[in-house]
Amino acid sequence: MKNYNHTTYAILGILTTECKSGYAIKKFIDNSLNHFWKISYGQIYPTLKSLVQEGLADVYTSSSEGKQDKNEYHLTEKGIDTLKEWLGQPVEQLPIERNEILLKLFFSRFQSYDQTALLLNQYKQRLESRHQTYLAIEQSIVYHNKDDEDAMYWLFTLDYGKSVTISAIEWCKRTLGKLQKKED
Amino acid sequence: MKNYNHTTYAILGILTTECKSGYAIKKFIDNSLNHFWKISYGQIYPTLKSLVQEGLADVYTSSSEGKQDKNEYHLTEKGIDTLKEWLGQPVEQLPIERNEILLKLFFSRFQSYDQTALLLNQYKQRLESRHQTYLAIEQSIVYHNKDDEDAMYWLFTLDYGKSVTISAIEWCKRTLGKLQKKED
DNA sequence: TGTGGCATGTAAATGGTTACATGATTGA
DNA sequence: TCAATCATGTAACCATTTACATGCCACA
Repeated sequence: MKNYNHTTYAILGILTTECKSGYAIKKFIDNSLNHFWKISYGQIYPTLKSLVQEGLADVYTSSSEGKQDKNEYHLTEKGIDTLKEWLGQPVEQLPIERNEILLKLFFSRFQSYDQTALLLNQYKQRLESRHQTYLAIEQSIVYHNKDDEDAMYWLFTLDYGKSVTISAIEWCKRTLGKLQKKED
Repeated sequence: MKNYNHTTYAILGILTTECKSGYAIKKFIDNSLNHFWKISYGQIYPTLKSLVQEGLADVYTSSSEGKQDKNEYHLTEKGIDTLKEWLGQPVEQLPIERNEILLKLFFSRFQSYDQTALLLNQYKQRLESRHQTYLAIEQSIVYHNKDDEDAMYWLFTLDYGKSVTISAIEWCKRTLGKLQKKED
């Protein structure tokens, strides 16, 4: 079976939900996948086109006179099979996330302790606000999708985000403490 | 002051260590920055060239007759200033790490519990081996660079890697447990 | 004599973002 | 009537990887 890129699989997956248009897909990503995946329109529309070309989806265009075109994409059998096949494949390798704060910290002997502490504090604040966002999303999933088959898996990914974020916040605090000690 | 891309700053930073050639830079990245940054030769050599063009570094080429060229790059005053200036700037936004396992998990209702559990277990193993690698690097830093000014900051970034990895491993275990419960 | 590490580089392809362009619909 | 949101799309640009090309040197 042919291999596609990650963006293609992400969109195949989203098309299994009630989101069927490029615009809806973008919304869905921004609302639900935002903590571990993002895609721009510049990828979405071309990818949707290629899905149709590859026979992974059909498109239904509602072009009433005068009105704007709206495209609805629906997975074909082949599309579903392709998605399932990808889901079954093991994850090749751990992502090496490029982390700007770590890169800066790595070379921070060229900075004052104060400056470095400021950097870490700003970072910590962002992590905290991200954590708040996760909590809010979690509430909304629990509230709206109690019976949803998907909900369990969505909560799993959120749980990951929460745990890792908390762990990073703890690291910030710890590291700030060590810097403080050095300063004395 | 002009803005450069992250790769440029990473290389500026590495040029402050004893690594002065494209080859040495690549080694350094693979050994020390590997858990949060990686760069290929396809970026390194062109970037080094552009550093010289921009006046951020000087290049000294040892081209003895018959022998192969070896290039040594040294930061200029302007290069150091540019690096310091970047270090002082706050990190714009948290990285959204694209995480393939989370993407798969998100759509895992199309998979059997067994398949999903297998996926998570494989992932957990990779995390565990990564954690082992971190411990080994830590040992080697502590052993070789006890007095090094840089060592503290290097250990900070490693500590981040270790914490976040452990947190992810815990999440794997927890999530596997929840799946197990569902299966009963 | 051949293998692995040292050493430098480029071209093509891929992946992705940003900025732009266009226009309809909805509700205040 | 104005602003926000709905809706689709493209072109240029930027970043990055991969595959390729070359050749030295040390040492077994």
